[in-house]
Amino acid sequence: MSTRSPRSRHPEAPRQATIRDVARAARVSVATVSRALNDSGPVRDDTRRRVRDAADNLRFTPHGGARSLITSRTNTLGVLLPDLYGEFFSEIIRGIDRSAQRAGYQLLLSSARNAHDEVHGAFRAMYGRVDGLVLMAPDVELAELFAQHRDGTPIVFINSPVTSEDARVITIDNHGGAYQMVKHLVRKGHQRIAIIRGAESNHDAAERLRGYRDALDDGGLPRDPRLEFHGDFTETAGYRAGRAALKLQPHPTAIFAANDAMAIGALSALREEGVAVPGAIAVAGFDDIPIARYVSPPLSSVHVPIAQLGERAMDLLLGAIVGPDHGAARRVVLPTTLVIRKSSP
Amino acid sequence: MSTRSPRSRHPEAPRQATIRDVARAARVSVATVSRALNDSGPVRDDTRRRVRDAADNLRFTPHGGARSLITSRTNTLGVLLPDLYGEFFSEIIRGIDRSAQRAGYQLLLSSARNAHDEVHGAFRAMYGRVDGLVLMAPDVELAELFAQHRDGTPIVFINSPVTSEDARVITIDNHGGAYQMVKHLVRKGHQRIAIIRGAESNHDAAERLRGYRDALDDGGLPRDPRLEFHGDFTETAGYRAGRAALKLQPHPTAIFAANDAMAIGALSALREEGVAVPGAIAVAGFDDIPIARYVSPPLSSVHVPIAQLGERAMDLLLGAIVGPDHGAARRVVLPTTLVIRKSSP
DNA sequence: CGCCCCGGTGTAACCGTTTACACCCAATCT
DNA sequence: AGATTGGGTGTAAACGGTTACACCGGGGCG
Repeated sequence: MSTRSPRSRHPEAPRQATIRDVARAARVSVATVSRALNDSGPVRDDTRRRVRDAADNLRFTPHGGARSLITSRTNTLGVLLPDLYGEFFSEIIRGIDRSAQRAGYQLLLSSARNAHDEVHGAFRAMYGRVDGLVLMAPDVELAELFAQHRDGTPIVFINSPVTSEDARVITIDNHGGAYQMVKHLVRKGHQRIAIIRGAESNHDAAERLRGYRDALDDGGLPRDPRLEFHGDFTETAGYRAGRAALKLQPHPTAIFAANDAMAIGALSALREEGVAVPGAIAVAGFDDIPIARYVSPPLSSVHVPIAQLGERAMDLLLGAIVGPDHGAARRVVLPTTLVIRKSSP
Repeated sequence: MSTRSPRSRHPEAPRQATIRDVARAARVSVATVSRALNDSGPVRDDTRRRVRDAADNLRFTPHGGARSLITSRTNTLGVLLPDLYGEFFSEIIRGIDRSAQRAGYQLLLSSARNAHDEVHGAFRAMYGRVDGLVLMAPDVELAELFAQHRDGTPIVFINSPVTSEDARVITIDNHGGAYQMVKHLVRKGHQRIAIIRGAESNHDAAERLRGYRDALDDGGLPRDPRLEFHGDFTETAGYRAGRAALKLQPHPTAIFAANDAMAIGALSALREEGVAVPGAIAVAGFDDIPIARYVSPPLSSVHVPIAQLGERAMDLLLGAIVGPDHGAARRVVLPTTLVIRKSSP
């Protein structure tokens, strides 16, 4: 019925040229073409020229999939993030890309909410297309799952609570940052300092809470469960917590939000109620996103080198890929710095 | 010297299981394994179970590269952007990802400044790893280059000046947005309206300039070359232009910046010189980035549905991939909306 | 009873590259 | 002169999947 050839429909179907087409055009074997184009073996100068010309004429582009099948190198790195939303993401990608680009790697990007299945699925889809993986999973269970997945592709965890000794993991100093900020508030004389927490299962959130509590302890202030408001890192949650804080009888004189988005939400709530910031209540956040300096009053925050986080993660990964990284550090903790602005002088 | 087998070094190297391993373990042929795992042919129920079990035990994950080599489908889409920096990028990726995720595609991300070679290189590296490509190249020459690259993988251009009839291209209404904003300023009684332009070679910038000029013409105002300041979309450029504008003898009463970053730069310059905004000079921007509402005074801007831009681009691309999209629109222009805030009431 | 049909399975070709190995031939060494 | 080198090239075997095709056996049909 129909001929075997794929060209049968149109007389001149513009099929992409393969290495065989180039070989035929240059009157050499495919092996020579490969050698000529990759400089991977001896080729006579005029042969090389003939091959190069033929390749150009035919607009030959080697098929990445085929190449990586045989070489088992893809020149691609996987990036798996919980979300692709907002400043944090954009900054971390920037860092990752900077480092990857320098090393000549491409990025295969995937977002998966912290659901087991989604992450697992994304991971399967990446297998065989990447040489390594940067995984950000602040949720507890996931990390454990991957820690034991040690067959093959190297993984670097960002901000994940992986306990396994030989896992490569990079984090920021959540505890230290929160501790410093709350300590600062204590020193300024605040007696009742509230916190707006992040999600329960989130590792970063847990560490920041711990920093808050330790700072209170060290400052000789009592812990008060009523001052620990729940949140989930969204502006809305911050807004709600802000209103709730105002309902407390002797209301807190300072609010430390576990991230900037919530701090900004809290600011809106306070403004709505006509509460002076920092006059009546001081407010501070965490992350130091770019908007922080623009809100009014400008928001004190804990600065996190987000882009650097991505960059260092990538460096760690690249190190693991090029060779066994025996000597190299497997755990990196990036320091945070305090940025005091008008919201909590 | 060394045995042929890759297992020779360690007695039990944890090599990733292949389909052949699964076949052996389940005592069937590779064909049956493939059929069982992909539901791509008749398989007896108990056979299917045996195969599934074996696959789970061996932690079998199909090799993406190998699969795509034969099926010539990768389930991956390429995204090539000039930059991975800031709000704009983060929003557009979000839109792209939303659409891609819905359709079950992954994203291969690359950034290439608008240099010929870089873009070309990135493109080559993507060939054979993607089913289609979203390309953002506001620089003129590049777009032409790719318009003629019609062999194979479908491409969607974002904000690119591609003239070719049958190219798929999606843009925002740069001209209309600028026109509306300047018209608004005219209606408010401004007689001397300055513009801070974007880079010469940038298509968006050119269109916005055209909108500005047309609005002046239609408003019966003269064009004045001295009111057209150069810029390159950076905050610094806006700052410089702001200072320059103040030096003009009868200084402009309104400044329209071709993007928000430059508008914010101009605001700093005016604040430094103690010029009241909008009292003495009104300021407006373009893009409506999230920060715009937070600066003081809050910045009027032309709102661009950035995430939607990415999403629609992806939809266009997906449409082209699943089948020949004869009926579908090849050119989409997304409307912009005016957002008037305190900086230019 | 011979035929066809069809569910279930295996064999082998194929996708587009890289590369180990064999081969040829001229130049150099002994 | 014969052996040895080594540069330049071709042949074919991988890589790990998918799938066309052949095959086999049993049930339904004329």
